[in-house]
Amino acid sequence: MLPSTLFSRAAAIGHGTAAETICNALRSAISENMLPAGQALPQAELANGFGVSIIPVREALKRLEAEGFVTSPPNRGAMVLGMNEADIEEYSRIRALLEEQAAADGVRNMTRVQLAQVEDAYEAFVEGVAAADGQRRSGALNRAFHNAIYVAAGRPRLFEMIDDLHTRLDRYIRGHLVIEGRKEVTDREHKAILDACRARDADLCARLTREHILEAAAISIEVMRRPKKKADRARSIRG
Amino acid sequence: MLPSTLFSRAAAIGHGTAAETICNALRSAISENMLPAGQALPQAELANGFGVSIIPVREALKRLEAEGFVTSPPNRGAMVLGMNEADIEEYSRIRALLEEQAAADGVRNMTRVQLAQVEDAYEAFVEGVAAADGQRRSGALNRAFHNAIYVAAGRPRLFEMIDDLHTRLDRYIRGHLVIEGRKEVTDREHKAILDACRARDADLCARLTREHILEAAAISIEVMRRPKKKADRARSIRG
DNA sequence: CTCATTCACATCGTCGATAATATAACATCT
DNA sequence: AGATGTTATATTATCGACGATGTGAATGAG
Repeated sequence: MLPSTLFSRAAAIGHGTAAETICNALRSAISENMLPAGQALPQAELANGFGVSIIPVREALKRLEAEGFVTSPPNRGAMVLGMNEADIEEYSRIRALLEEQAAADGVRNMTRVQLAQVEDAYEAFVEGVAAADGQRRSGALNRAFHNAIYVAAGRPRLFEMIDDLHTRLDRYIRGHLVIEGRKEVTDREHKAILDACRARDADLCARLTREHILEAAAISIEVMRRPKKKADRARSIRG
Repeated sequence: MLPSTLFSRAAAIGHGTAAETICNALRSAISENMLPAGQALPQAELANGFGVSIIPVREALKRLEAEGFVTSPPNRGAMVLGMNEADIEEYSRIRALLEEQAAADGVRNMTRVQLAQVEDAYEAFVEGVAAADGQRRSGALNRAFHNAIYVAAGRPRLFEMIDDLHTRLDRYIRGHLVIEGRKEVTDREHKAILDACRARDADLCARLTREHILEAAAISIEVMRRPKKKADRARSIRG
């Protein structure tokens, strides 16, 4: 059964074609872990929930399949695609490679106003995670900080690929800030990256960015392994 | 008007759903430069040509849109998406980054049989381009040689991304071997890369791979600029 | 009791037809 | 004449219905 919250946000996005709206709603739902890996996505149910026919649903699923969020074997129905540890690690290493490059080029080409925007994004992150709903917004704020550096690189295609990768990995790395003590570490690392931007040290910024990403990935994988017990317990309670 | 050769190959692929068949036919047609950038893709005409209704055509186009081969603004029809020089250069640099990594990891993890496969692929390329239809097959053979190294890296996701990038760039870099004297240079570079594999020198192989890609990209961009005159002349003759 | 076979069911894939939207050609007004 | 509003047309986006395909339960044989 699909969560009812999935359908409510479709009305809010409302723009463009129905297929587009559904595609975006599903993508963000998957990306935000509202739909777990393996979740079945029956066309009829989706069509009913969104109040449309199955045609736009099919097109949305086709697109999401191409983007790597769902798989839909012919005649067997679509389901949310999950990653295993190896995938997460591999994608994270690719992210490290690309973002390292974007960070270096970003620092090299950064104007004064762009540096100011990076500083603003840094402040926004610090204040944001300290706020009441900080846990929920921390992901977006973290992303905004790094993106502020990458846009300075002036590489729209590289930026796109980084953004895509981040969207695909989000549901796995989301929440790695919640772990005790991580907030301070992340803050320290962001500060170091910001200082590297100020000092116009492209190589340092690249190296710090790389380590920042690989560390976050390692922690996320570790966290992913840990709560297995809780799931098993929940299942044994239910069964 | 769409080229009639486009539709003939659909029957050959035949497997799976109609949408899939059409998607593959269009992708390879675009990738092989049969459909130039800016070419309009009217749903009705495609449906007629492939002998199906417009529904599978729409789904194929949606997928190709996600993959970056076509754009389809709402209610305005799909067209083949083209890249400008900046895009080609940017994507080529990303390719260099990723393939450099894949080459290094490939050499580090390469087994004896994998090395033998790389050697076979090298031989196949040399013999293939010398053959009668060498010009047509050179792209696939070149790709097979490099891929033989990358598979040894044991990184399926990285491999996927490299393959996707190559497919998207193919129509622009295809034919850069045709230029006078390039065949020998490419052969020499491949030989050097192969020797680096034999010597298990990962860093050297990575560096050579990087240079190989960036050089090919630079040449392709240069070629892309050159024949502008011919196009202008053709236009002036027609007008 | 286990395994293979058959058949009914559920879901997906495709079709023809209709509604919605953008492009253009045209008439109208200043 | 130039700009603007309007209609005609072509194309896309969507719908409801039908046919195709895979899944799982019931049945029978070994």
